[in-house]
Amino acid sequence: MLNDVSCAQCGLSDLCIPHSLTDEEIIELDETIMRKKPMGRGAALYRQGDRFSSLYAVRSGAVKVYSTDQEGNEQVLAFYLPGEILGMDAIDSKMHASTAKVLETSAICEIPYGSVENLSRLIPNLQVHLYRLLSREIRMDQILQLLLAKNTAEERMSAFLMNLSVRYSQRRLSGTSFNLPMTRIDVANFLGLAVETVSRVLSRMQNRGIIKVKGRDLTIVDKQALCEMAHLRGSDKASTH
Amino acid sequence: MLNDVSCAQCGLSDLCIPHSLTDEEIIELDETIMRKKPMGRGAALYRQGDRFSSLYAVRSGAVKVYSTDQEGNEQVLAFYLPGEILGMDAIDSKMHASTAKVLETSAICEIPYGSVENLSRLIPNLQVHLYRLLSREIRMDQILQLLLAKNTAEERMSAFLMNLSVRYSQRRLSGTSFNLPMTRIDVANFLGLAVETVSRVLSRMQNRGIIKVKGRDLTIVDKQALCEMAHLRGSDKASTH
DNA sequence: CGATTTGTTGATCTTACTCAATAATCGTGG
DNA sequence: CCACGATTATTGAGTAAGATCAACAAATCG
Repeated sequence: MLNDVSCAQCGLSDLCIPHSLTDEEIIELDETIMRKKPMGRGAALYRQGDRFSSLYAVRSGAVKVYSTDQEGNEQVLAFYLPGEILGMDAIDSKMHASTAKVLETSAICEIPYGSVENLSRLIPNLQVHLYRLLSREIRMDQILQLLLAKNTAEERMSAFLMNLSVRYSQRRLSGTSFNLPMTRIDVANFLGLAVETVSRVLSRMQNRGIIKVKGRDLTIVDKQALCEMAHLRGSDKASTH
Repeated sequence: MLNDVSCAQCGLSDLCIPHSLTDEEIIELDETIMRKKPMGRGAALYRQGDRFSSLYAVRSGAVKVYSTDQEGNEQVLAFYLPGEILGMDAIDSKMHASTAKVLETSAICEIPYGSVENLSRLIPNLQVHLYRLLSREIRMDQILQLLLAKNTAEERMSAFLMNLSVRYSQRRLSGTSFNLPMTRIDVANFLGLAVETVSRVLSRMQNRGIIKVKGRDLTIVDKQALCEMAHLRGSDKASTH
């Protein structure tokens, strides 16, 4: 395996499933990756309706993905954090059904999909790697679904925060103290809640000593309590049996 | 391309992306597919915690996928209809994070994943096919997410019915008149609503002449109205700008 | 520095959940 | 085939949670 430094400068080598490719394969892969300048807040990686050509790896910063319906209503579908890959939903249709915008100054790697597909024909390991990468995205979406199906605002909010925490931890960033890269509006939209509700729930959690929030800065004080809050939907489903 | 008859008897040949494999490739593929007897209501394709080994194609009938948390609460993640493939979420972790149960007598094809992976190394077309298949599942999950993020019960319910309608149509089944293979309990659980709310919303829709429901039998009378009901969340998001 | 976006808090009202009762359907065994 | 219990489905009444409306504070940006 390559050392951390060389791993850190490429997009694919840390693509979610480490230790499944050899050094040679990683180097070959890295050559196909187009590095990009840092992108500023509001810049678009791709827009709804664009022809699909590349996957994108978030090196630093954060990206929000949303789709817009006929009436112009936006619906946030996902947030992508450092180390995560986006764009895989468009491989089939070859068309982006959503828009990806940078939330804060971010370093983004563009990975031309054609090259990856070709390379994967030559490197069996990469092929397996990609199947797993796609599968992992399916699993991620399922977890977000579990989150959205929760009934109360508190459950959704706590599940959302736990989800962010876990994802930051997985990338060796702090899982207990981090910066929310998105606005309350985005959070509310994503969770299917009103902005005011998001604000209120966060305040309530802070008053109970579970978290500490100051604008976008968030610290998880009582992880245990937050965890319990997230799935313990009380006794409704359990008691009906 | 093979004719409809031979296509209809195998699991993979009609796997979502037709016309991307040659006849030879389809035949080679079919040989790896284990056919299964019809399975009865309540039978499990796999259970949460099982080691992953195969994908499953629904030939007829329907399957529900759900996960159970520590407290024993079930959360329905998806319903799979004829022509759809399930199990792809476990390729990465090699472990099923959910349980798949047959909702009504169904014909299911088991597709050993190892064989598919091996074959895809030999058949480049199949490789591309699989990438697209996985991508399509990601897209499907996104659409379900859009559905769950809707705020009102009516929006979720109508979006859900429209989703079923579209999926049945894609498989050349009637999109305007079909049988709901799942209980109201499952629908409610999936949509994050109370059972009573599901019942009430369906009754209300019927009274307005949008649909006709009699137990599990459902007919969409006014598709246009149902469509509008599904995303037109009124003026909240639009007017705030 | 002023303007705009974003965030918080309060009051009111609507929606959907809960509890409860009843009806219909399904499945099973006599 | 029908009777039985169990599950599933519908409808009503009361309540609680969250949306909406509104006012204001804080942060961001040009």
